[in-house]
Amino acid sequence: MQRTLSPVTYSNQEEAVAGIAKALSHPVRVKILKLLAGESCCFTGELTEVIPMAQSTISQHLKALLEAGLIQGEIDPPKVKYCINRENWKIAQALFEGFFSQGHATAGCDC
Amino acid sequence: MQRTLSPVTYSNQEEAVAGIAKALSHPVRVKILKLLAGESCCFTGELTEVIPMAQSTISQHLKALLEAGLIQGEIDPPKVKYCINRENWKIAQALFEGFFSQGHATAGCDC
DNA sequence: TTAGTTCATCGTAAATATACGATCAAGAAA
DNA sequence: TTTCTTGATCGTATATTTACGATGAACTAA
Repeated sequence: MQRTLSPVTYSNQEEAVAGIAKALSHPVRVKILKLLAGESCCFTGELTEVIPMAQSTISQHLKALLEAGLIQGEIDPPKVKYCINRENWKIAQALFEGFFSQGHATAGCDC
Repeated sequence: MQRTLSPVTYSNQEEAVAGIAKALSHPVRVKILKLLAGESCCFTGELTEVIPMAQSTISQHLKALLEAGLIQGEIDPPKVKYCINRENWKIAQALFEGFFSQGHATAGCDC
């Protein structure tokens, strides 16, 4: 994985899409987001009961979603409430909307 | 990474979103898709000239995009033309549209 | 204070992903 | 035929991801 060639540069859009996509690239994280987005908004460690995975593993996935900005947590001792970060969610939505709407290009394609 | 707990099950939507997201989770693949989606539709190995990466590496990324169904290739000896797979692109677009439109849930959230 | 609950973090093992050069296969051109 | 071009695949080194159990930190309840 050592890069010997000149480094590739990416646009902000490319980095942003890839970043959000990476957060969504594991089914359990998609599932968590679905749970949080659903009626059971502001879930907490009940995730551990719904998803048969070690608590530490779920915490790790939550961290990934946090760092991607897709969720936010609020400490409510001794628990922690997680929920969708609506603002960033909208941004991500618009980002992907823009990205996918690119793909309906024009003529020129004879594949 | 050994799973000792009972296996987690995922819905088709969860798997599908994660699968497409994984394909989009590397900026160079996003870049490639943008190039293919753009005016330079049906690009080929000119990718190697635009993106300073080893030819084998680019081929590897193309393979990932192929397997995700986002692009398709047509052999045009001695070259290969790649372009967006419009049908699957639409499907992916709808998939993410549906996924992201979930996140604007109702009340109940006091985060 | 002591014990219990909740969740993050640490340490670690195994699996995947990423990048490269080298090689191989298919076909075009000589 | 031989040679060249194009692009896939192989082999490999390193980095990252994923999963777990164990431990630690913060706070509540006895």
